[in-house]
Amino acid sequence: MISIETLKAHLGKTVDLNAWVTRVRSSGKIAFLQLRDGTGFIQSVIVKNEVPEDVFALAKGLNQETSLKVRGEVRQDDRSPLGVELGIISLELYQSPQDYPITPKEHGVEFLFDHRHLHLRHRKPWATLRIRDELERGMHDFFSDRGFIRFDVPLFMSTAAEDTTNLFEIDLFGEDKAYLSQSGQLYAEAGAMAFGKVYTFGPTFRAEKSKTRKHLLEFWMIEPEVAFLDHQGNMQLQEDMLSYLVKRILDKKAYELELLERDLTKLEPASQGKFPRITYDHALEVLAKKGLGLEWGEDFGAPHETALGEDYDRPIFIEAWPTKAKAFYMQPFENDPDRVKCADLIAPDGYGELIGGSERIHDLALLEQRIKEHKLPEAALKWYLDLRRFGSVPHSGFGIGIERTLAWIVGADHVREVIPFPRMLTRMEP
RNA sequence: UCGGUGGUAGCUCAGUGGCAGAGCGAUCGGCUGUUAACCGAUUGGUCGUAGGUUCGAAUCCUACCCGCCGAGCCA
Repeated sequence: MISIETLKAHLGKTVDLNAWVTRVRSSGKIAFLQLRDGTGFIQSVIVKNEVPEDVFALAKGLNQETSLKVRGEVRQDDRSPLGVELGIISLELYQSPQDYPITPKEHGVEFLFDHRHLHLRHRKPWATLRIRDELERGMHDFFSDRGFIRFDVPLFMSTAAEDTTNLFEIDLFGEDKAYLSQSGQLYAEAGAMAFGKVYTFGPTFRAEKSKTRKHLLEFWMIEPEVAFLDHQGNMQLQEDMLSYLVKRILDKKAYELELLERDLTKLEPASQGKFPRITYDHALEVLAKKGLGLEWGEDFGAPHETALGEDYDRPIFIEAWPTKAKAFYMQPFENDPDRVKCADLIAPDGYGELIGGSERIHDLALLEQRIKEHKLPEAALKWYLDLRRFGSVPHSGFGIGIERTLAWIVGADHVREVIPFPRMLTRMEP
């Protein structure tokens, strides 16, 4: 038994293949079976006078998504887009389906996501999720190669890490409440003080009633955290990581990107690194010239991010944000307490913020003051303050959203396309 | 939550006051190189739901339900 992925290596040989039929076209004496096996797609040919009559009759009548085992000869054929095709000798059915819902025809978004469990089999979701696997594997490799420890964090929380977003509330046997995690960062900081360099990898939850192409209720995030790393080093780490990932996907997932008809010239610059770095103050000036003026201290909206990104061919850092616009744990500049050592990484083409990162406050007194200013629950953060009490060091980290990053890489219309089963306001099934 | 837009055959849609339609799919037949194949036939309906106006409503009115797009918030 071989796979489509390795078919070319068996040129001229007779092979067995477990597969599904995606499409049948037949003439009176020749039929073409489009096959997929999970590793790829291939066309097979069956000719009436080369096989027993019943085999040909069976083949030309196969329905979409029939599961079968075929035996055939791998042969070169310039008329096939892949260069090789399979000349069928015999076939054996596992199951013959009726009325497969996803026909070779345009379908609407709602219909396709109602049938997401089946849609995954089709070319575009298949290619997208293969690239997702490569992206995640690349992240693990990147951090592992640099001496990071993967550090798993809890998903149940007693309170919010930041005071900004809404949390999903969990009923604890009617006696108490917990919340689903919106970030593992505070725990990652504990990890960094124990292991030096750590990263978290897992799902995270935001109870925002957001209905845009950049939002899911449940999404996946990687949050690296590094002891003794400063703001500049943090940005460099982010740039190294993202350019590595883009390069790796361009190298290893060319076929999938081609299926998705991704314009590779939109990705190649990012694989070279050298992400532009502009300050928040400078960004305000640029935005003002584009007719998108903001007051100093205001956060950017989607139109602002898109407008800033359009001047560059790769992601850009916006750094040194107003202290009052950002989270409580961010380290201010020594000579400018109104601005913090943080950066958002904005993707090109309106895909929005891929990464938010910062140097963290390591001074106990300042952190205590910020917790009071933000009216955060001090008791629940007592352990977090211990990290500053016992051997505190400058440290930095960031969080990168996998779906947004992948949506940008594959050129998806919406983040729901880049996760197997999206969870949104209007979708909990399948 | 706000603004916009939509809901008609399995799917994608047309029909805007007068017999419920097309393409695709499916089924059957034809065709030896097809790529969303092609040709012929057959099949196909709670017009989102409820109420109202009218001789007559998919079409006009009211309310509600469910999507989609955008905004805010964020990754």
